[in-house]
Amino acid sequence: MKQAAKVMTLADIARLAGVSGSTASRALRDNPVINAQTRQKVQQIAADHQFKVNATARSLRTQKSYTIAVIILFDAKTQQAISDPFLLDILGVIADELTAKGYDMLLSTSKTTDKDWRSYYFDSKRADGLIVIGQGEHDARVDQLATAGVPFVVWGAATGNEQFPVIGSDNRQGAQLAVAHLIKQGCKRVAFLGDIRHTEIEMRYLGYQDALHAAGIQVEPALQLNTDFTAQAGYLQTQQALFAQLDSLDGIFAASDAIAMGAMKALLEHGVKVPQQIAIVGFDDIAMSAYCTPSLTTVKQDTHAGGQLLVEQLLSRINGGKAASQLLPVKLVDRQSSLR
Amino acid sequence: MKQAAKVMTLADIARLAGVSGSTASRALRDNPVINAQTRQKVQQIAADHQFKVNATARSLRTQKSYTIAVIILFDAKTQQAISDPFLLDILGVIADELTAKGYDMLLSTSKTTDKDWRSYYFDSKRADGLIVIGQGEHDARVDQLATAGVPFVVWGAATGNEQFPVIGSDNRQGAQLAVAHLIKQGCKRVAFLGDIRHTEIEMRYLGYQDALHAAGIQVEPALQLNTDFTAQAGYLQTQQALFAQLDSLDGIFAASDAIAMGAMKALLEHGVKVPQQIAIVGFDDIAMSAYCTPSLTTVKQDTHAGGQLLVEQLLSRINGGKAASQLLPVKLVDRQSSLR
DNA sequence: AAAAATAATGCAATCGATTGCAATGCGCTT
DNA sequence: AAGCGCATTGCAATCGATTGCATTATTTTT
Repeated sequence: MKQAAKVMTLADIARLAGVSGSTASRALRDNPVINAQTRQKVQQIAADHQFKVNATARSLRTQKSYTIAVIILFDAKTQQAISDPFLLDILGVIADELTAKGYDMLLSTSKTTDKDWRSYYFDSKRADGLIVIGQGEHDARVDQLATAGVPFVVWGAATGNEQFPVIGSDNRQGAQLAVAHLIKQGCKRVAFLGDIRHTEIEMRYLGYQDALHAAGIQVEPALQLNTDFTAQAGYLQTQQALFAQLDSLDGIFAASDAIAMGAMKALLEHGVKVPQQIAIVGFDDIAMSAYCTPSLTTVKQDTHAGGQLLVEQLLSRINGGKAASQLLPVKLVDRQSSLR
Repeated sequence: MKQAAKVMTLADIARLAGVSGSTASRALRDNPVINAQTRQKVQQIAADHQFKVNATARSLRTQKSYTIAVIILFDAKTQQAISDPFLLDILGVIADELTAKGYDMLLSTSKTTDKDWRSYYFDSKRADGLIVIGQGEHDARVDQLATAGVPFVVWGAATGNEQFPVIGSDNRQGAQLAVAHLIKQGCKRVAFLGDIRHTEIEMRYLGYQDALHAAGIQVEPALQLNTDFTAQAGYLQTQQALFAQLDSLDGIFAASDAIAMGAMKALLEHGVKVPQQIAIVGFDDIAMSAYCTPSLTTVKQDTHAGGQLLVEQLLSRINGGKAASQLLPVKLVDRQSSLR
C-alpha cells in the first residue's frame, strides 16, 4: 500500500521552494507584496505536495476559528425538537450558507450539552459565534449569552422584548391566516392543538385569537389543548377531546403538521369526516403534508430565507456590525383537509 | 453593561495562583504529580475566573482535535439524502455519542463540500476522523479515503467487497421480510419502487428477489421502477405505472416510507383500495408512518445501534485499533397498509 | 554618482497550552 | 555529615502558521 506521505508543514514547503517561512505563508495567501513568480512557484509546490494549512495553528495565531457552533434546543420533557423535518431543512441551509462564507459548522444538541455554551464554545475559542435553534420554553441560558457579549443569533419567536437578535417566522400571522381560512370555510368552533409554553406556539395561539376576534367569535380557553410536537400527541389529544364531548368542534388548528396528522388519524378512526365534519390546518408544510389523505392544508415557513438570514446576521455581528431581529412572512398552502 | 472580563489564559491563572504555567496546566488536568493542595487551589482560581482552556492551542500542541467530521452525502441529481427523517435520527445519536466521548462534531454536506474531504478535514487537522453517511451511488471519494489511511467509517450498504468499514442495516434481509410478508398476504405481483443505483437500494432489491424466489415467483424486471427518495417521486411513478397497465399489480414494496406514501396517495386517488387491491410496505419507519391512513407497514432500522456503532468503531480505529464492518438486524412493523 | 524610493524577502516574536527534563527542597538512612 | 530518594515545581522547547519590522537588492530621482 502506498505509504501516506508525511504530512507537510509550511516549513517543508518553504524549504522545497527555497524561501523563508514567511515568504511561503504570504505566497500561499497570494499576498501581492511577494513577487508574482515566487508566489506561483510556492503555490505550485504546495499543490504538488497536497499541502494543507494546519487549521489549528492558523486559528491560534489569527485568533479566529472560522467556525460557528449551531445548538439545537430540545424540549426537556419530550426530548424532541420543534418539528423534526423542518429542523433538517434549516440545518441544511445553514450548512450551505456557512460553507459559502468559508466557515465550518460545529453541531451540538442541548440533550448532550448541558455544559454552558458560552464557555464551551466561545471562551474556549472553538467557535467565533453561535446559532441557537428553537428558543423553546424560555431558556435562561440564552439570556446569559446576551449579557456575556457573545456573538449569536436565535431562530425562534421574536416577541419584541428580547435583548438579542431573533430570526423567525411570523407565527402570529401564520396562525391568523390559517384560522381565518377555517372560518371562511364555515368553521365556528375551532380547537387549538399546541403547547403554548413554547414561545413560538404562544405566538400562534395569539394569531388564532386574532382571527376569532376579527370574525366576532368568542375565544373559548377550553379549546386550547396543550399538545407536544409529535403525531402521537396529536392523536391522543384528539381522541381525548372527542371523548370529552368536544365533538361539536368543526375545525382544528394544529401547531405542527405532525400534530395535525395525528389528529386526523384519530378523527378518521372515529368515523369523523375530514374536512366535511371537521376541517384541519397544520403548520410547517413538511414533505408528507401533500401526500397524506386527505392532503393537509398548512402554513409554510420560508426556511431558505431563514437560514440565510441567520448566517448573514451572525457574520455581520462577528465582523463588528449589528445583528437585527427579523420576522419572516409565511404563507398558507391550501389542500384538501380544509376545503369544503 | 457589565464589561466582559478579558479572556483569561492559562498564564493568567498561573500568575494568580503564584505558580508556573506548567504547574497550572498539570493542576488543571489533575495530574497527581502536583501537590493536592496546589491542584485544589489552581482549580478553584480557574473556576472563579471562568477560565476555559483554549481548545485551539491545546489541539496544536497535542496534535489531536477531538473533533469528528460528519459528512452527509446527497444525491447529485435530487439534492436529497436518503430518507431525511431517518437522517436526523442517526445524526442525533451520533452527536450524543460523540459528546459522551468528549468529541465535537463538525457537520458538512456534500452539496457544499465538493472539496476533497481528506485534505480539508484530515490533513488540515480540523478533525481526527470522518463519518460518511449515505454511500449513495458508488462514490470514488470514499475509496480514496481508504487508500489515504484516514480513519473513517461509512453508514451505508456493506456488500462485503469494501476496503473500508461500513456499518449499515441488513437491507437485503429487511426487504426479504417485507416482500415475504406481502406474499403471505396473498400478493402475487409486487412492484419494487426504488433507485437501484444506490447500493443500499440495490441490496433491498436483492432481498425482494430472494423473497420472490423463495415463493417460487418469477422475477419480472419490468416491475422494478427506479424512483427517487421522495414522496413526489413515489406518487408520479405510481401514477405512471397505473397508466402503463401495470394495474394487475397487487403489491408494492417501496424503498422508503416517503415513496410508499406517495404511492399510496396515487392509488387512493385512482380509487384503488389499500390494502385490499394493492398492499404496500415501506422502509424506514419514519414517525408519520403510524399516522397516515391507512397506516404504513414498514421495515424499521435500528438507528440507535447504528449511531453507536459508527462512533465506537471510528474511535477504536483512531486509537490504534481496527474498525470492522457490521450489519444491523432490522424488523418488520405490521400496520394496516398490508394486512388483509 | 549619491540619495531616496520601491520592491522583495527574511528574522524573530507571537498565539496558548503541554511536556521532557532539570532543579529544588526536604526527610531519612548509614 | 554526606548521600540518597522522593515529592514538587519550574524552565524552556514545542506544535505550525502569521505578521511587524528590519534588511537587502533594485530602480528612480536629482
